[in-house]
Amino acid sequence: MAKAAGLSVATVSRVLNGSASVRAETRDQVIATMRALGYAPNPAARALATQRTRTIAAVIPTLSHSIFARFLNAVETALADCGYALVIATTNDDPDQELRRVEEVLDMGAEGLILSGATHVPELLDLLDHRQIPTVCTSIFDPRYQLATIGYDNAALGRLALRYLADLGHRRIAVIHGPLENNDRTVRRVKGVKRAARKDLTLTFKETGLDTEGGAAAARAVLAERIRPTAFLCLSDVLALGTLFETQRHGLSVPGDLSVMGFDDLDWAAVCQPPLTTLRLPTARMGWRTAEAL
Amino acid sequence: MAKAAGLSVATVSRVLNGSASVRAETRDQVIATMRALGYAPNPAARALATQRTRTIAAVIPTLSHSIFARFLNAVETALADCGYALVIATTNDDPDQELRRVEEVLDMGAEGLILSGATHVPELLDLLDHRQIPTVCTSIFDPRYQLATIGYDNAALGRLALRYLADLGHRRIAVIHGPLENNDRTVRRVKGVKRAARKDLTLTFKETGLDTEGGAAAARAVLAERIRPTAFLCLSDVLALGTLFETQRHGLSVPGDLSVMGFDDLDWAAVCQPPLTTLRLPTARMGWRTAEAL
DNA sequence: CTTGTTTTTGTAACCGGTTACATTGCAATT
DNA sequence: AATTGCAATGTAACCGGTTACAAAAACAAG
Repeated sequence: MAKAAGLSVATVSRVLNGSASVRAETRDQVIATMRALGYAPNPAARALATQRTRTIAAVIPTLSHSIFARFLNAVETALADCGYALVIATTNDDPDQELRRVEEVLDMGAEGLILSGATHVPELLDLLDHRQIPTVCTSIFDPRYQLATIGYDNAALGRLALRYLADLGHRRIAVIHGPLENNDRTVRRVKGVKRAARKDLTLTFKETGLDTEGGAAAARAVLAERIRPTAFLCLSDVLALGTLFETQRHGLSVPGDLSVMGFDDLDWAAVCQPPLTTLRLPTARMGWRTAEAL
Repeated sequence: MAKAAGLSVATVSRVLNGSASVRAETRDQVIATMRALGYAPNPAARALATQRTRTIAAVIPTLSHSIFARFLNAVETALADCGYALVIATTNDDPDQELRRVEEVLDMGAEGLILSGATHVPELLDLLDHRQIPTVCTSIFDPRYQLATIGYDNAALGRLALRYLADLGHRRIAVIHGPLENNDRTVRRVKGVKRAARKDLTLTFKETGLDTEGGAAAARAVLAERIRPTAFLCLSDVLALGTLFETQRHGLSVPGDLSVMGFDDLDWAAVCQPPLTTLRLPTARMGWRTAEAL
């Protein structure tokens, strides 16, 4: 307690909070003493008195995928500008783990919550509803969902991507995507693709691990079949990269023999050789809007 | 306050903390009432009373580089197992911003701190020393540094990489690396490479932006020169990927005409076509050890 | 030199838990 | 029946700030 400096707690508190009614002289003295003592106010006490923690929590599947990492990077930056701190918890796409993690971060004092997708256990929704925690679900956009959503319409993206390839004349297309279980982003993209399918299109769907290795494996499987597709539609850029490598390994030229289309806008898509068509996802803007919404 | 349930605050608190001396019957009643009321203990009050926040902060350059994202993913997982939460702040490799961010997270109640590298402003070191915050600096290893370090010896890695290429018979090597300013990881790698230089080796150093585009640009510049190197040593995998694409764009075969060597172990290195030699960095283990140390 | 205003500072009651210590209840012991 | 011991619960003092309100100081006007 810096009131060892001859002043009262109230005055110190006023200085700390920049209250106007403190004589400049007094303020200076408080600040000087604070510095001399290396005093730092106790955050817990302040949070208790003000009922604010200035903390937002993000509970996401993983930080290992750059789409989330880049998104949170933007969120963190935007949040920091508003004086909020960001705490992060990962779920590995497991709804039960998500519930536990949310309970943890809430018990830690998070005032707002960032989730991913729209697949959540009912207990979680009840909890958020009951505790009245401002929440936004990201990576999706669905105005009918009960929580606020900020992101893109994954189904529309899937439709768009398929149409694009179809318009280029492709008729046999292999769609490579990550695990569907508990991952509504992927589920919706696949659904969008299927909905855009026409009778004259032959689509093959390959589910695989969501990493470069997975993309390569899926491509290998597809290329081993008797009738090869003329295009790969990869529902994530890491898959596209793996597919691309695998295609080259087979001595096929891209986009001469085969086209590869990606998704997600990893930064290498722009300089990729051969050029990769990819749908860009506005991670930064999404981060900004998310922070703003909370 | 759940003592509306006929019990006293102390009893409720004991139930909350799993104290032994509570009759099972009483405990059940408390729990039932808690659930009925949807009561959740106030984290700030608890933190104030116990003087513990169970929060660790990581103040790192950025989340956008997967090396940090993957590292923190491991840290978060390890921390969660110990009941700690992870708050993240980014600095963009700016030491002054790092100081501010550290002050913020400390004022938020972080009990431990994870930094990156060994370039920190003196005020920061004073602050940590004065407040006695357990701190570990990651991505480097330097037993002589005043703070604990967990990571790899970047200089040794640089030396190792150059020797590897030299042993393969390469004599003209272009070294592509990210910005040196405020980034001691890169500085140390470059230093390690230079220290391993021999008279019979011709080294060219190219500093560029730390992304795929930067790698491509640097490679383009190198390839435009009259005398081309026989190998690229990229001090980061994102640079290696850009270099690889650019090399292919020039119609050069890798590793036939030119070798490309990477660094950092991004996940695509394993399936890359052509194969990319890369030094693997143990992010996961580093994360685990970091959490353990705190 | 009062008296009325306006600043500036101090006092004390919160915020909602934890925990040392006091108290109560009940069974076992004498 | 009175005493003792132990387990279960309650009481109240903290933790370290914020803030409404009271008190004191400073200043202006009469």
